[in-house]
Amino acid sequence: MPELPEVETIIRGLKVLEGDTLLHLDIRDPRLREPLRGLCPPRRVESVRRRGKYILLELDRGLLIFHLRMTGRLLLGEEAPDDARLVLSFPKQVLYLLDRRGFATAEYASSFAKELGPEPFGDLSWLKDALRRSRRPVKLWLMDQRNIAGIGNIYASEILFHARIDPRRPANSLKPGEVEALVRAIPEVLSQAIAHRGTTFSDYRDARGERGGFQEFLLVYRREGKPCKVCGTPIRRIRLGGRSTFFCPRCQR
DNA sequence: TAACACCTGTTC
DNA sequence: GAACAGGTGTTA
Repeated sequence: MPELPEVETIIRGLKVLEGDTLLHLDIRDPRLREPLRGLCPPRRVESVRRRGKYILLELDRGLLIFHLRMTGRLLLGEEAPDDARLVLSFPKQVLYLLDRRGFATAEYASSFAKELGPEPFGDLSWLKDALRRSRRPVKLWLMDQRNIAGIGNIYASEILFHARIDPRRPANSLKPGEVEALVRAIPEVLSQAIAHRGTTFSDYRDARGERGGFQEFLLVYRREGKPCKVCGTPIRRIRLGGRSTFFCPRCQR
């Protein structure tokens, strides 16, 4: 479910846990037992951070790493519901994991060691060389977390619309001006989405259970057949790497 | 690089 | 019944 803007919104809500002490662990989904082995409360939460689409709780010893995949939710509340897969108890609240599909992961590790590309903010001038090394369609390149971290199916389509680039174009075919447009579009689209607290279609909620608002501002994603908000041409949907991909055939070349 | 697997729920 | 869903890890 969540891409970078949703995960960022969640971790901002979870920062209230910094300095709090994890008192008890209730692992209700047996698949989470093995990856959480070795986590023995009490443990103090030193910081709550994000890396790509991962949520990190740095403890006084070790690291709790969550990935919500498609339908996971990480929520703060007074009491966990019966269908929670994992419940972390703190002195005055509980943090619990819900996931109707059950793809979400939680693990305890001594350090964060995933193969992730750089964060999509700051100086992105490295994109030029990186894109040159791949012939894959640029949309699939953007969604590959080893290239750049945090971009998923919604924002890949949105970013390419903003940059006016056809999602099927090979990454190494982009001209300098197009790479520049991409360098501008990536942080712009993601920052706007964070400002609106992410995109909610059905499952996504922040740490307090609130929906995001960026779905109102999407220009192509899930707008198949509707007029492009720039030129009026019907938005097209195609499949790329098995995923629905939306674009304006006139604005994006 | 593509298909499939992991799962359940919703929509056509 | 079939297709689809914010993701990613494994396999052919």
